[in-house]
Amino acid sequence: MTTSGKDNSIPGAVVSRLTKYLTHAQVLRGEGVQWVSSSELGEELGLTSATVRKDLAHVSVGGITNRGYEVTVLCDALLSFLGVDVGWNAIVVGAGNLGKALALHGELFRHGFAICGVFDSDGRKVGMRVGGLTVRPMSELAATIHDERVDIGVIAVPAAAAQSVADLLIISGIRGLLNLSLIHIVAPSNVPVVDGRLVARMLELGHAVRTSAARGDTSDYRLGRVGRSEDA
Amino acid sequence: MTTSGKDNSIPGAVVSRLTKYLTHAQVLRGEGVQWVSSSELGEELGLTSATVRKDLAHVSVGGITNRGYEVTVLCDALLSFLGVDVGWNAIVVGAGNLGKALALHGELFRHGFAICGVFDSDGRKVGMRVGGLTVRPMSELAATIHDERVDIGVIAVPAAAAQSVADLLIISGIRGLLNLSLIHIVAPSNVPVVDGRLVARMLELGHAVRTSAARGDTSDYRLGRVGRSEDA
DNA sequence: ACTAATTAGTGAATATTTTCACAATTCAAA
DNA sequence: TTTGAATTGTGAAAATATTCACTAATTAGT
Ligand SMILES: NC(=O)c1ccc[n+]([C@@H]2O[C@H](COP(=O)([O-])OP(=O)(O)OC[C@H]3O[C@@H](n4cnc5c(N)ncnc54)[C@H](O)[C@@H]3O)[C@@H](O)[C@H]2O)c1
Ligand SMILES: NC(=O)c1ccc[n+]([C@@H]2O[C@H](COP(=O)([O-])OP(=O)(O)OC[C@H]3O[C@@H](n4cnc5c(N)ncnc54)[C@H](O)[C@@H]3O)[C@@H](O)[C@H]2O)c1
Repeated sequence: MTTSGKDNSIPGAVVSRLTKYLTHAQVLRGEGVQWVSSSELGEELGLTSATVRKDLAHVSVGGITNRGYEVTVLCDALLSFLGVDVGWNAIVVGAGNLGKALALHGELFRHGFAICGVFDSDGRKVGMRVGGLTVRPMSELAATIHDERVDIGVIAVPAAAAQSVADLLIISGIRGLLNLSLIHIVAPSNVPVVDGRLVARMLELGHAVRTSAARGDTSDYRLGRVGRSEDA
Repeated sequence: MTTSGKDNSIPGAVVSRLTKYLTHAQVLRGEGVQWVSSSELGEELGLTSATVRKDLAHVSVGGITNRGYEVTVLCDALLSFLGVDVGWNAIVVGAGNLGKALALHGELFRHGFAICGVFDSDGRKVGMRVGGLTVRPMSELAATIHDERVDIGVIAVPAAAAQSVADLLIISGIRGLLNLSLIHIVAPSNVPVVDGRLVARMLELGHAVRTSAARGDTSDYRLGRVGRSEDA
């Protein structure tokens, strides 16, 4: 029982929303806001207050009746629940544009992911500097995962190479994969795979734009932080 | 009625899965496979065959009873349904590591998204080449959206600037936004916003790894393309 | 202290999504 | 042509997820 002792089988959709609460709570903390209620969180994020309360009930964060949730407590509880406080070691395979961008991305480190290696099969890329790291050859990958206790592998290679890179990471003992390639990766059930799905997201957006246009949506909109639909 | 005339109110989860069917069907087409059944698709993607059939019923693609779906027909129907055949004009705001990676990413173009501009507020970045494009100043953004009929804006600026960039894109007439920043963007209901959520995805992965370890998952796994759990 | 207002927490009610299960259909092969 | 195996498409059932609505608690103000 690291944190709550009852985090078993939480639906993925809830975990996904928890990350939204976290980032929003962090913004509020940055603004010096001390308390936030379930209805405020819900309105800001387009959810009902009941959903927010049910979701936060999974996390060990006690709201206070007439105030809501204390922002710093909420941040800490979510950070802890999501494992940010413990931290992960991650490596990136594929030192292309996206792989380099991720390796250099400070937000990841700030959310508990220490990128401790970048690997590439292309000899011309090996030796290149990426921030504080040097691109290493694939031959060193297995040993690194073992020696540096790497938890997570980021797959940033072309689709054609993605499954074989995944296989290599898996047999080397990786514990989870972020797949940035387009294709579906198959992995054993003890190695969770999460897809980046950036291109899929764009396709979803295209579809949303089209159906929005078909409906003839319009709205009087005041710029900036305005409530969603009901109420304000 | 652009394509089917009945694409109204399809759940986002279905659209999301349709993109998976598309990418997998494209792989199959590349391999020269001619037919695919709902059970094969489902097994490969970790879904039940009934879900696949129900999903594909939303798209105008007729399966054939004893064969399944014809791969090329399936690809075309999904491409058409998702608007790839019509195509979109997109711009990227923020010529940082991620913005440049996206602008250079061929898969996007191949999926109907023509990146027709990259913008940045930093004078030192303006004028830089990104592939075939030149980074332009923010002052040209509004006119570009109008003149080049830009549909989609990609927000690739730091979180602190994301909402104000979104506001600028919205008042300039953008039709949809891909938000790569961490924060939640508020927009009018006629401008759909889809989040990239790369950092959130990593957090979800961390959580999955932890709960997987807590469950003590193990599995005898044969590398490569192996069935999921039931059957093979 | 009392009162009015606010809000977390939660069981019950809805709504949505997924899965089951089977009739109808098609194909291949005998 | 007939038979048998395979597979779609789809109502109905089951499982999940969300929202409602109410209780109990807490605070601020008087
Ligand atoms: N660039 C983007 O914005 C973007 C967006 C969404 C998805 N993706 C996906 O992310 C992946 C990487 O994209 P990118 O733009 O960085 O591509 P890239 O071509 O710039 O980089 C790919 C890198 O992988 C390396 N590589 C190839 N095969 C390898 C192997 N077997 N082992 C190790 N390294 C190998 C190459 O040498 C290269 O450095 C691709 O699958 C792409 O579809 C990219
Ligand atoms: N790099 C990654 O892998 C990654 C992953 C996930 C999310 N993100 C997010 O994507 C966004 C961009 O990331 P990045 O790594 O490219 O950052 P970056 O710092 O490399 O680039 C940001 C760019 O935005 C420009 N910019 C800043 N304010 C602007 C404004 N008001 N108008 C126009 N341009 C402006 C800057 O000049 C800079 O060129 C960030 O919000 C980041 O959190 C990045």
